[in-house]
Amino acid sequence: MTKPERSKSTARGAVSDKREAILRAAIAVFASKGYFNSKVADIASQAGIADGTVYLYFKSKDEILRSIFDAAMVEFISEGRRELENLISPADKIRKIAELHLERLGADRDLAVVFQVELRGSTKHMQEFSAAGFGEYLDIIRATIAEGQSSGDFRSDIKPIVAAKILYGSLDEMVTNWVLSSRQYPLAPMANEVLKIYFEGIKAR
Amino acid sequence: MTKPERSKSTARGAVSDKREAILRAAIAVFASKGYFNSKVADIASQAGIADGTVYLYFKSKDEILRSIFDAAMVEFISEGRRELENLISPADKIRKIAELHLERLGADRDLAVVFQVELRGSTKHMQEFSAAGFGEYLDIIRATIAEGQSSGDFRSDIKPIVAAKILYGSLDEMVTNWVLSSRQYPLAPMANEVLKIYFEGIKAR
Amino acid sequence: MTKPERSKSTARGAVSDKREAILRAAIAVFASKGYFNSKVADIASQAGIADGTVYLYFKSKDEILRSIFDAAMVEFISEGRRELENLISPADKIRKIAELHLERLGADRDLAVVFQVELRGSTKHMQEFSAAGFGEYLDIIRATIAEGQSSGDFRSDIKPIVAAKILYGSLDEMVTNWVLSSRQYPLAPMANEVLKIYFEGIKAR
Amino acid sequence: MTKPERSKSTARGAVSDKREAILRAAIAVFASKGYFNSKVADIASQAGIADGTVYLYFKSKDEILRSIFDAAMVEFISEGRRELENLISPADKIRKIAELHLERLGADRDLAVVFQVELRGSTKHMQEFSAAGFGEYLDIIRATIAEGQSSGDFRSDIKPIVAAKILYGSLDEMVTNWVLSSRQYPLAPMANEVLKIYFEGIKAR
DNA sequence: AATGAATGAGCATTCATTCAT
DNA sequence: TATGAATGAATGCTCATTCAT
Repeated sequence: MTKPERSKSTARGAVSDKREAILRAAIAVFASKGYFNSKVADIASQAGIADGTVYLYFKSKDEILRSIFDAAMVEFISEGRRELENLISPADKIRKIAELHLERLGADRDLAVVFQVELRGSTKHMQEFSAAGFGEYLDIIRATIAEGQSSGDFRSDIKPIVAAKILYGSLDEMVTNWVLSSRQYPLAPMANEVLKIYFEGIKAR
Repeated sequence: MTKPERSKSTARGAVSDKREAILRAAIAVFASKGYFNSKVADIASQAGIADGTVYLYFKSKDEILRSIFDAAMVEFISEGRRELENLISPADKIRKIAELHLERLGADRDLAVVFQVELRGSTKHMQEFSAAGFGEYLDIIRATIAEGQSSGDFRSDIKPIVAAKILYGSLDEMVTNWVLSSRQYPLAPMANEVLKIYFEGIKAR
Repeated sequence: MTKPERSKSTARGAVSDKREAILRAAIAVFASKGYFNSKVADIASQAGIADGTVYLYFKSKDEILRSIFDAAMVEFISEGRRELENLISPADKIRKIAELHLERLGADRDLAVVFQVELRGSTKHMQEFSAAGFGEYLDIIRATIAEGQSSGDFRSDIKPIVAAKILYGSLDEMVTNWVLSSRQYPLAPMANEVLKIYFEGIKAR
Repeated sequence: MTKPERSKSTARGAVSDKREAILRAAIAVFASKGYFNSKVADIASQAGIADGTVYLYFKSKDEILRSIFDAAMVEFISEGRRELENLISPADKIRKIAELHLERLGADRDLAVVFQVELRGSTKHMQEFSAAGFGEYLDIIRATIAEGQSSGDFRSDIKPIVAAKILYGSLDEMVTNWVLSSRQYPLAPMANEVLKIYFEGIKAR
């Protein structure tokens, strides 16, 4: 609140802001044309800066893509952990995960497009790509399922990792369909549709 | 067995063979480096032909990719329909669909890689891409679910299209994990794992 | 003289011709603007071909420069050895070396410019540059001086390598002056001017 | 010692110092990577200042190179004239010139590298480059030779300018070899080696 | 004077596609 | 049909220079 603080935060904010602006611009551009069809000049222009400026904040075009994934993954997971902290029941946790997944991506269509369209190619072909985030995410689901098995809420005759992949795959497919669809509809409500089936599939009887 | 006949059949066979060879080569090359990182020259070289020859069979690089998808989709669906013809019970049909899906892709890893990695980008960004095949595939599942609801085998309180997407998404995730995994394991057995959960999720009680 | 022969030589000639044309074009362009100020597009345009064609014959811009040096060095040295073969007296050999040096470069001004202007930078800063040719050239002179000392024609109280460098440096300076001069004068006659002094400097008394 | 005085002298000294620092930094950087491979940012960093500061002292990158040549030439020549003043005999003068030439460059390897490697290119291709200094230097040698001819010390049957170029070329070659050599040896003693031959070449008999 | 973030012109290289043979 | 040499448009990235602070 003092002058120095504001000044400092402004200065830092400036750097951060421009980096952020480039990432936002890149998400928009990648979403609309795909990573390989996007030119660095498109990103710069969308961000309202000169081409060369991009390289003051990122070492290369693919570092931009990587940064998009990394930043989103980190926030995605940390927000997820935070939200799950207060929940006790494994079923509630699973519900929360599904809701967060679709709310988050449903709230940022461009980011969703980039994730659904580019992530696999990057994971498979991009050198040194940190798929770590994704593995961590899947593991949170797996652990929650295992927890539900221990507590007697979920069936014990299924492999937690398989159940986790099924949930993830189901949610992912909702997102993909939403992303590829020309119709505009809210994504978040699909969580309940998925869970209505999923819970029956995994609950103990 | 006359000369003209042989010549004709040879000629046709040759055309078909070379076209096929190019597609096989492209699948291998795309699988190993990704569509955008693959050069037409790589494909030609892998197919054992000259660069220019590729253009006698395909109009452009992306037509090759399109052809890979189309050909696989057509065969996939026609084989699916043929196999489903003899089955009565909706549950048996669903099981057959799941098994075929994983058997087919599990039997051709390169093709699976190309599908999992490139399909979304093509659907989203490739001009005039015929996602028709995919829609048809999903619709077969949807119709089968609806059939099961009518017959009283499956729950009536779920939307068939949602249930269809969940099955597709689950299978798709199994394939993606298999494709991205460095470990080598058989994909087909995952069908049963998925169905063990899925059937509980959709069956009428 | 037969058809195949002509055809073959034509085919080979074509490749060789284009490579040669690129080298000639590059020599002209480098001579007029310097290596670093020359664009590959300039070379292509000067050679009457498309930009990309350059890369069918050379891997990079600096490989072109290297090739210019290598080709000239090889021919320079092999011609030198051939001409020296028939000469007995060390003094005659030295004279022939000086004459060839200036005749050769005096006959191809662009090549001379490139050599005088770019060679040192390349030797010093270009990775993996084969200065071998130059060392070999200097060694031929050194050996001839040593020979003259053995025969009693040249002074024994001087180091052959120093005498060799002095001759080379003197000739090199004549070329440099000629190359940088705006006046047009024949270079070859300078050989005699140099030798008039040089021989007095090294002859035995 | 008053404040204003100190401040003024400091200010002037500072200006001069910083300009000097930039030149020293540039010499080091150019010597190690060559003019065209050096970035202005490298020079600034080597000088311990910001990139932009370079432009407060020099109008452009090539003005820096020009300044290096000019400053060195001016000092080289003025020191040469000063040293020659007290000498009478043309032979002594020639000896002094040769000694100074090699001592000077031998004492500053980086400067020598820049001179040997970049000077020709600059003379040939750099717009408005003042080769004046070099011409003046050569003329001093020429005049001294002519003087020696008048005095009867040197042969009259040779052109002074040729004899001058031979001396210059010989010394230049010693420097070039020293600069390109990976071995470390003192350069100055080569003066005597050169003169041992050169004097015999030009002296009157 | 000093800074260093921003600029944007410039360029080597790649590669899908064509076409003469 | 088949070839593969030739094309030339396209683009990621660099870096000398500027200028607001």
